[in-house]
Amino acid sequence: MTKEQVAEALNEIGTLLELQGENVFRANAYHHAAKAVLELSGDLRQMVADGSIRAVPGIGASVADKIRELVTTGALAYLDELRAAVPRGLVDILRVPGLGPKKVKALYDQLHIDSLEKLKTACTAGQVATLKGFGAKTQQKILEGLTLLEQMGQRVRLDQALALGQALLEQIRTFPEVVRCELCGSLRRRKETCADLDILASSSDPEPIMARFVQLPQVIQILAHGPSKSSVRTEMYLHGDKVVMQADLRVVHEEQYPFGLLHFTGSKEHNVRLRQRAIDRGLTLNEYALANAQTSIPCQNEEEIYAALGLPFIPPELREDTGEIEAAEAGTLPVLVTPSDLRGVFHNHTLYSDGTASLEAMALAAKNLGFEYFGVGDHSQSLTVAHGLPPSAVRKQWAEIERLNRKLHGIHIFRGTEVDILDDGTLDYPDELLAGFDYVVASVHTRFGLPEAAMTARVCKALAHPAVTMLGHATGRLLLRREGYKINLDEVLKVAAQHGKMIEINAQPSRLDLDWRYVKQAKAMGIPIVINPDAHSVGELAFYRFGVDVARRGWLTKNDIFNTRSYTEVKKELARRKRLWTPS
DNA sequence: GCCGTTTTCGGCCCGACTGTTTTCAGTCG
Repeated sequence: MTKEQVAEALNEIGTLLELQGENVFRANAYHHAAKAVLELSGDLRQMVADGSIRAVPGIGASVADKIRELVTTGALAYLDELRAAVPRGLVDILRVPGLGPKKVKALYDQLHIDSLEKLKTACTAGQVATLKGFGAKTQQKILEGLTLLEQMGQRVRLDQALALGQALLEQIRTFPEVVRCELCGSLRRRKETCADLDILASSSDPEPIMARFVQLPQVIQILAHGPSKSSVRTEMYLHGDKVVMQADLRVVHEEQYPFGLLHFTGSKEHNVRLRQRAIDRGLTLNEYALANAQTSIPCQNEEEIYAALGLPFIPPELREDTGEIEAAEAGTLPVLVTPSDLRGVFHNHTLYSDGTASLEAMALAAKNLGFEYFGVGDHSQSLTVAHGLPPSAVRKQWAEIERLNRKLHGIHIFRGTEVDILDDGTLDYPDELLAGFDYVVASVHTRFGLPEAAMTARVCKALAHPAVTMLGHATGRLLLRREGYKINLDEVLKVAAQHGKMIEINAQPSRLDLDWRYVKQAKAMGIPIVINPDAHSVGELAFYRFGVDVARRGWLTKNDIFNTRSYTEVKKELARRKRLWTPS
């Protein structure tokens, strides 16, 4: 069982306990443990075997036993009992906005509602409004929530959330009463997907802001409208996709703004740690102030709040309570990579395969972004759906690269390929052709359904091939659309480290693959990371910024990333790697 | 269920908004 599967099982226990009306702290302990498992850097099976799992904060004797049972048998008797005791449908009902565990339990206990269908029927019949603690408005809200649940998915990709969020932000900033205004929440932390938009503004006159906010053109429904906080449902069309998100706007006084910014940026877990830290110092921290019984400590910005808590500034991308507070205490926070640190990109497509722009146009666009080098990595021959290049086309492209490198100034084109990793782990070009590239990106595009062991062996075999420079999109996931293929990434990283191979952060916003959690792990193993836009058009070259977001969430500094190096350094390193390999 | 330089029991972050209530419980973030 993988970490993800174990974490899912623990989360399910937590949720089922809530639905049973158990003590919330007991239920939370399971959610907390699930998060701890998900963020383990070591091998779970090993940690269970040697007992070190017990030393992980949040995992006590009881949870450790359950993890052991899950890992060794693939099942958990306790979870099966809970599942038998709590109807499956209650978990679905919990997703309805406005319904929490208490209300779901009341609906089940009193009206035997155990499915979304039954809930809808009961609301329509007016039965729900008669329950104690419920009323006509609650019933109506549930009906609306049910409709919304059908209409929209739960989360939105970072790029789409950012576009919608910035559209709202720009309008709010024009309101005359607004002094400062920022996007907060998971968007500011640059999570790969966002559930909603958190916006914070400062003003001495919040009510007109609220009134204007709920009337913005993107607003399709008002969920709450108070004097200092409002929630609305917003929608926007982006490249043909309808994006629907809840947006929450909170207004605080100007002197409260830094505290609000910290609070609404989260994560919740990071905030809990900061609050605890404040308490340890005889202070209380909330969204308005840092204070003791007598007086509050004024802070102009987040830096000063952290300083008052004895910490250096922690960048939003790190605020997940995954060790950033300990690192801040120890003075070992990384100096995170920034977009301007990138000097070039390696994995891009042109008209030769499935791109929409010529090689020259792509190279010039890369130059315009300030890059010194542009690596072309068109598809290889077997990927016919993407017009993969047969060897003759590769040689033609090399000739054009030579011509362009003589013609263009300020940008160098590297000869690369995104070679397919075939079913058996061999590469889609013969060695003598591979030897002619400056570098090779190896990726899986077929047979996603292989069993985990076979897929892992396939990728590891390819990584061991001396021609391969870096692994492309490690799991093949498409965010909110397709799970990645089953693969043991711990093993893949181990083999990459062994053979000195690089791993790509594919910056396509629908991929963001390698996931930031594994980016952190790769860094710890000394594996060089490459940020690649996987651009299929001139405009998509800008995707590299989302890759930088992932890198930052994965604690990477400039030095951890290969394409922050200059053209000269990159050329030298690629040549060195080629000399290590003499094709047979 | 987890955790502990004043604790092995009694805490576990805290505030806004809503709806159903006459002072608060539930939900959400």
